Amino acid sequence: MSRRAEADRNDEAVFLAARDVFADVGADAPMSAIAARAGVGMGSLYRRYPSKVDLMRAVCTTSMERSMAEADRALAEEPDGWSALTRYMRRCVDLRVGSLARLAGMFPATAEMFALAERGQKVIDEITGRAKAEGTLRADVTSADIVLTISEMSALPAGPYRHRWLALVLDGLRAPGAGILPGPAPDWSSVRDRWVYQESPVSRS
Amino acid sequence: MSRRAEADRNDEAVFLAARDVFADVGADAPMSAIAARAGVGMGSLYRRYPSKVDLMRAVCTTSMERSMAEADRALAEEPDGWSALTRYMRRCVDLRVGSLARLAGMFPATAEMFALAERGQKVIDEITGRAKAEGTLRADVTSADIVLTISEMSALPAGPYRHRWLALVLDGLRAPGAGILPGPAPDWSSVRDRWVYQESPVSRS
DNA sequence: AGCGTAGCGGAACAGAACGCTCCGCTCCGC
DNA sequence: GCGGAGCGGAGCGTTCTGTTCCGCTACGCT
Repeated sequence: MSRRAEADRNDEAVFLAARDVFADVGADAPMSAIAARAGVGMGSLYRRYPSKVDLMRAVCTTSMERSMAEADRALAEEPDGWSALTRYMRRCVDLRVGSLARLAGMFPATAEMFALAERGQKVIDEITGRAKAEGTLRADVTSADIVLTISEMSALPAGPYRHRWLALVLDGLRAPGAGILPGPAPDWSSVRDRWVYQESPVSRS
Repeated sequence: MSRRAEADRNDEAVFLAARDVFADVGADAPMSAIAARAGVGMGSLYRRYPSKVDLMRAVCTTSMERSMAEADRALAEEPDGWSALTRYMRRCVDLRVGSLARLAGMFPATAEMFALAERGQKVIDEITGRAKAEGTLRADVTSADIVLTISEMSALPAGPYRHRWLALVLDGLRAPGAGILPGPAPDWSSVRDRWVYQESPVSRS
């Protein structure tokens, strides 16, 4: 394999490793664990991302972009809101967007990230709004519920159960006359507030 | 307040703090974070538990005992399997048994813990068996599904949404004709194997 | 009232862990 | 045959964390 091809393959391997390790162990995963998972040395890791924070940022923005692309595609290709929603959620679990939740608040977020998040919010609102209008998605959930659900589900350890569990939740999401959900409904601020700009990482207390 | 009363109150404060901090941040939460959360100095923490591993073990065994007591009570007091199951799950979320999942495999488990777990397995089997026999719990879930669900749910960060989310899952658990769940069903070994005895903590890679 | 001590908080220490740098090596492409 | 792009991983300095230790407080007994 050419040097260039190896580099390209390593680019993706590093991204996937970082995403999975962050999703599994959280923001304070050691860089060496990521390098090891990618099957790459520290040198190769640091040539791509000058610092750990850069890596985190890259994982977040790329994950956001990829999941948003899935949302757009689901909206464009699926015949109805429910199938768009389920397809989107399934893809997010595959994409391990739970890494976002594990990384939230652990490094200074950029303005670009907030802009990306805002666009994401719009498209998820669109999907859930459509499914609710159809009457296939229960009326007492919010789009923030959906985002929180996806986060948790894709933060689950790798294994055969993530999709099984998602299916369970989807059945709950569709349940028509099961009584209304208790407690206040989360709104977008519950999601966004995890990311408030900060000079230094939040303490772990 | 008498010295003795203060000590008693600190006992419980330390336990609750450790449970919540472990559930929130995971097994490598600093002891100082636990002391701070309990509103107690390091000295008071270490007088109660000679080492961090002792604390972890105590959190695990006490959580197991308390949750098992809830299971017994639900079984004894509730009129049917479904209400016993929902009550038990709700109480587990309150008890933050998700700390167990975050601690699993991070320290050598004792034989006592395995014995406790075995008893827990029996009573959960009993509850789910009853609910399934009634036809209120969907037939394609296993008791390991239930345990995994409880773990994840009570590992969610504190806040108003844990019970809301549990309600969502419960609706999915009850859904009658929603198609069968994808993938292999987890069994008890998926739960038990997290705890295999080991001389030193598992690496974080 | 005075004192012994149980219980407390937190500074300090030693060692482990981690981010990051650096360097010698490999092997593609000319 | 050679120049250098790209690689792996040992090592450095720092930060973090488990644990100890000590001086202090104030309850309760005499």
